[in-house]
Amino acid sequence: MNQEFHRQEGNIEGTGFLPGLAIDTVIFGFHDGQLKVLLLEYKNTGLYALPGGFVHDDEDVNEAARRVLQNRTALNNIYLEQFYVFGDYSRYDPTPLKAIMKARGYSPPANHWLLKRFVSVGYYALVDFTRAIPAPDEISDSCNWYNLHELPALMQDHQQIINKALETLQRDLDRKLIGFNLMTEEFTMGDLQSLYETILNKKLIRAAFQRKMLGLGILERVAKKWTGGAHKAPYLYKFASNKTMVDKS
Amino acid sequence: MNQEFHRQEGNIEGTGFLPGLAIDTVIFGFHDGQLKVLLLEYKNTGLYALPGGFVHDDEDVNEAARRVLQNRTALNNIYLEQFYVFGDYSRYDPTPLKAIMKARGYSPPANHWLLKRFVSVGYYALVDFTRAIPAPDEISDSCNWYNLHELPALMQDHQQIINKALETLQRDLDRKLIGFNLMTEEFTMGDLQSLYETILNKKLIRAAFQRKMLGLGILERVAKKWTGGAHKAPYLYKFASNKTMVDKS
DNA sequence: TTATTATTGTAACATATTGATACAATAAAA
DNA sequence: TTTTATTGTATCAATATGTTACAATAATAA
Repeated sequence: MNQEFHRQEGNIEGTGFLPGLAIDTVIFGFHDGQLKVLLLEYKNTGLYALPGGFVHDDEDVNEAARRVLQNRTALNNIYLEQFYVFGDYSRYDPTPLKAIMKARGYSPPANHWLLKRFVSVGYYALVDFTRAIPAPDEISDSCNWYNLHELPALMQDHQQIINKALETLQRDLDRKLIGFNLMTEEFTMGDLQSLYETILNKKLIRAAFQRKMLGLGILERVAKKWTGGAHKAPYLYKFASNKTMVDKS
Repeated sequence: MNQEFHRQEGNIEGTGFLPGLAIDTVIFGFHDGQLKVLLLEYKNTGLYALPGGFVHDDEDVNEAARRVLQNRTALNNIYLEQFYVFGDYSRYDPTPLKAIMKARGYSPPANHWLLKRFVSVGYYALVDFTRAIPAPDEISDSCNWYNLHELPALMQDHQQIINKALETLQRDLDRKLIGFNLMTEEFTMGDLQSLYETILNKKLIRAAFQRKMLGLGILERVAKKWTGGAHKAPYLYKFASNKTMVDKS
């Protein structure tokens, strides 16, 4: 929940936004056999946080999440799913936001709307690491990928949000065909298995995995991939029915 | 989202509550082979709605949901799960609430907090029909069970909320052992199968169902049930490990 | 008492799914 | 040409699920 700050800093009442409601998005990517998460780093504060934002008072909540996502990744048509509302009272802690504003040379009044209690709607997104172009917002130094298991200390309860997002992703993985959203356009069976193994955090049986994936009838063989290794070249596959890749909610 | 009205009607600013945030709970029961839902009927308006409420500004959102549930059913320790946030702008329609207040002889000012846009957190609960004691709130004529497939016209998007709750329940049904929360203390295998069939809206194979349920190792045979029918008496079962019945979130 | 009837509990077999092993095919390097 | 590692797939084993069948009852009727 950290966007449009610039314009909203002076907007003490939070006019034009739904009060007390934030959006936090866990944007997953996959690269080099590792799950990645997009994080923002705030200027002069050392604070890391999930990309997020607020909801315009004439905007759907899901629409706001899509806007945030699009602003951080420069991608549209992305798989995005709402997964949980974080609404514990214990989340309420204005210190980090105060620090962020202070670091920008702004001393907010105590009743500034951003310093009040917020409830946050959690979303997770699955993006093609190679196509996303991480872009910081006005109050951030950087927007970068971090290995899921090597994250810096995060603001507020953002680590918990990520944990819950991962749990949800694990549950959803074989129920829907969403894993493909994390792949590049073309990939080998090994790539795909590596993705599944990383998400589920367990080894899978190669033969059974391949049989199952091919049995789904959604993979199209594109070409062979000469890796330069001293062995048979694997096939490159493409996800056939891109209809089901994206879930516009 | 219709509770504590009495006290809040005069509270034009909504002091003490999180602004713009409501809770709606789909309370499922099961009786006579039918899924039931608890609905409130508002006084003098003909409006039906899901039990709901607002969140105190020093209260967890999940806690508020539990409070609402407890107030409507006089039960605690109930299976309750948050399942979706309804945040479309198109939900925004102050007419029903205005009608409810008018029916109570109160003409709210246009800027009354209850007439503003609300985002609603959806919860579903699974209760033992025979133990719940439906209780209306101050602004309702009645709080009663309705057959899921014979519901009256509902306020706002409450029908959609129920639809989504049912979808979630169907998905969660075999992933977790939550079906038992809808059963009475003791039940026959036929009862349980009927519950599953009703929720999933499809016939199940008797032999396979029984085998699977017994294979879970969580059913305890209690006694036999003499139904008075001209046939073998079925066993009564009890859910053994009541640890997993309740999910306190 | 003794059939008759409907329903339950479970065995038995068929089919489908997944786990485990094996092996031929094959790029590149030795 | 041989060696090496990896891929694609066949084969069989183990498990899970679908299907049929049937003995074991409670009540009822004869």
